[in-house]
Amino acid sequence: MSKADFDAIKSRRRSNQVTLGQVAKAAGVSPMTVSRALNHPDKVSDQTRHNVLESVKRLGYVPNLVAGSLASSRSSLIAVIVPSLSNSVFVEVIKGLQDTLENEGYQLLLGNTDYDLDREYELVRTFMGWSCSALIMAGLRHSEACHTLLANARQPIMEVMELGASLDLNVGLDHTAAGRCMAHHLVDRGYRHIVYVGARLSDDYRALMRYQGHREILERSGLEAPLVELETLGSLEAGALGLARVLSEYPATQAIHFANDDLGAGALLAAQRQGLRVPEDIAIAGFNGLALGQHITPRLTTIVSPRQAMGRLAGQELIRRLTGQRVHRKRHDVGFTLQPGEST
Amino acid sequence: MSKADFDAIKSRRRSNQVTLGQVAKAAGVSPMTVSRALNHPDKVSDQTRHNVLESVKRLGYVPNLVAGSLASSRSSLIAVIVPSLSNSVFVEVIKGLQDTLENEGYQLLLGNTDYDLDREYELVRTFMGWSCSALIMAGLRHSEACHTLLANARQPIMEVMELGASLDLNVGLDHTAAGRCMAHHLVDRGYRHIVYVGARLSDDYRALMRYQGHREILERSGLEAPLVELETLGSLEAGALGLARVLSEYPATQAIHFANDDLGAGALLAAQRQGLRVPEDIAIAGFNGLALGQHITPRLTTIVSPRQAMGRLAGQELIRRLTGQRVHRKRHDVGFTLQPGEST
DNA sequence: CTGAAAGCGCTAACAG
DNA sequence: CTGTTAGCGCTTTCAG
Repeated sequence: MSKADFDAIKSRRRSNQVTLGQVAKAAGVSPMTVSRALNHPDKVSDQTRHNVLESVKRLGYVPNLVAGSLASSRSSLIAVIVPSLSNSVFVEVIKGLQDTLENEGYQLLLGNTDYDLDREYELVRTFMGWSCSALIMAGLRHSEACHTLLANARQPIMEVMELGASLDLNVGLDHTAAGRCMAHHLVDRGYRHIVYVGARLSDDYRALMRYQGHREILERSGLEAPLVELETLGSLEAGALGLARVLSEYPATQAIHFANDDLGAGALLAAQRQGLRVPEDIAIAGFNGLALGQHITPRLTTIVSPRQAMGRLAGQELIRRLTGQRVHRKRHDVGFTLQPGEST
Repeated sequence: MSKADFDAIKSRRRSNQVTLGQVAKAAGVSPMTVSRALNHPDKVSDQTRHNVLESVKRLGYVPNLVAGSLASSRSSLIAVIVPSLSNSVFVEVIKGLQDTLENEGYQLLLGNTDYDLDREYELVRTFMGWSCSALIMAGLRHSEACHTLLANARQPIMEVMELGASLDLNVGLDHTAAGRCMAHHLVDRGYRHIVYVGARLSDDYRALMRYQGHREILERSGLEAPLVELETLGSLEAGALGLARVLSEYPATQAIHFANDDLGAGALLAAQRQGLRVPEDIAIAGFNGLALGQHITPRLTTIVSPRQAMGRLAGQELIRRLTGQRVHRKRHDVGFTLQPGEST
């Protein structure tokens, strides 16, 4: 039995992974030098670095990031917490984040709250336990416990999607204004009987904010602002259902303002199947600016939100912060654009 | 200056986070007991557990998972590596995985290869450094270096999407058979001039496998099997482009077999905008069974792949393995279903 | 530019 | 059921 074998048995090591120490021995240097060669290549002589890298490759060494992270109390992990992956909006934001953060050497820890604030709290707690370099959350609304946790966190917190009183960094858009914008458009087009259709508005409070903006404008014009609330979050299916409910509950309706494009497009396609003319019989508008809406005929009137750009900007601002650069503003409004189609 | 303050200065601790030791002191027990109370509540007396939990809450203790992971050489991290988030197929698989794995207390580390095998290798290496409990990868095709790494990994490897010679666990479907199935359908419907349209087939080799199945059937029927390859992966936009290219390059075409539903739906909607009748002027088929295809008129003929179910099954099988249960089979065929619409 | 010592915060293993 | 001891594999710190 070799000494190495003996040591392996004597020690508590469960994994037979190659360690930094073994690389060091193979390269004839100290562990510290290997660490430097790998993490701060410029702080080591060319010759040494070459030897070390050679040994690393030969032994198939894979650095133990857990150990590194514990020792340095830093990690290349960034937590991303979203309420859902079913809504493509969040997926696109994640994509934007990934674009910027993966290139900078960070890994994304993904959490899904399913619109449950208690679940969100648990995720934040868990992710903080991983010493994440930053926490990215969709939305500004958190449970009390979660808020406390976040407020005392040492790492930067980025809240995306909407704008408002954020804990730290904030990239998003003004959903109330977006709601107002679309309502204005509909009123300007001459519609008087306008229904807003959303889903689970107590959960999806950004859609609720848009409704509030919508109602504000309608009431200012002396119009009613009826609301139809669905059970299922955005899907084509739900949109068809929303259309049916509006037609039966508010038969005089001329235009429907849907909380998002999935619902809007679903309603538009359903209307066509039923032989309804859009916008003559019923006008339809959505929110988000998904590709789908621009490929159907008539094109869906919508408000384009720069989702992926939002993710990218959030990622970039976080990088600035993490690399110690000056962060000019904590809050970034990415804006939105009304995109009129032929559906209104 | 209190003793605690003095210790804090003397020690190397950078974070002022509450530690398990402090909780132990507050609860009047040893650190080990706190650890047990938290991780194996049943191995501790009710009274002790109560005291400990009380102190945990009072001090706002957040367990350091990095330290725990290093000490136990296990982690509640599971790596998920996909080639893209733009393709909703992967998003749905991730959703299925999340459904099962988050409930079991695992966190997902998400990596995106962007269809680059070298990038995949880097991600696998990094994720192995985090001592992930398992690695989930989309696809069976890896670089040589990556294959070596995976083959020597101690944690379970789950390869999803397609079926074949897997490293370890495998959940997916037979894409060649799916290609054959759709080709059969088209030939049976009487089409003789059929074009297959895919995008970046050298990257998206599952689409390539479907093409191979498609070609096999067409050639067996004495038909040509022309291929049109696009630059951009599945999108409605690209589908419209695909249609245009087919019409100009193969004017006699009667039916188009698209590599996925995004392309198919995009082409279908574009055809309608151009006043082409579907399927009379041009028949269109897709793959995946996305909701969109079933909401447009005519409904898109497609093959439904159980994406979310695939993710869930993969998650469940992994859990079985991780909890030491007997894994009956390493390979699971989730199958597919031809869903004829009116577009063919 | 390189090395030695001293932990990071937690848990496995053993002992009581 | 609870405590003691000895690390996990790496990096910080400080000294050369």
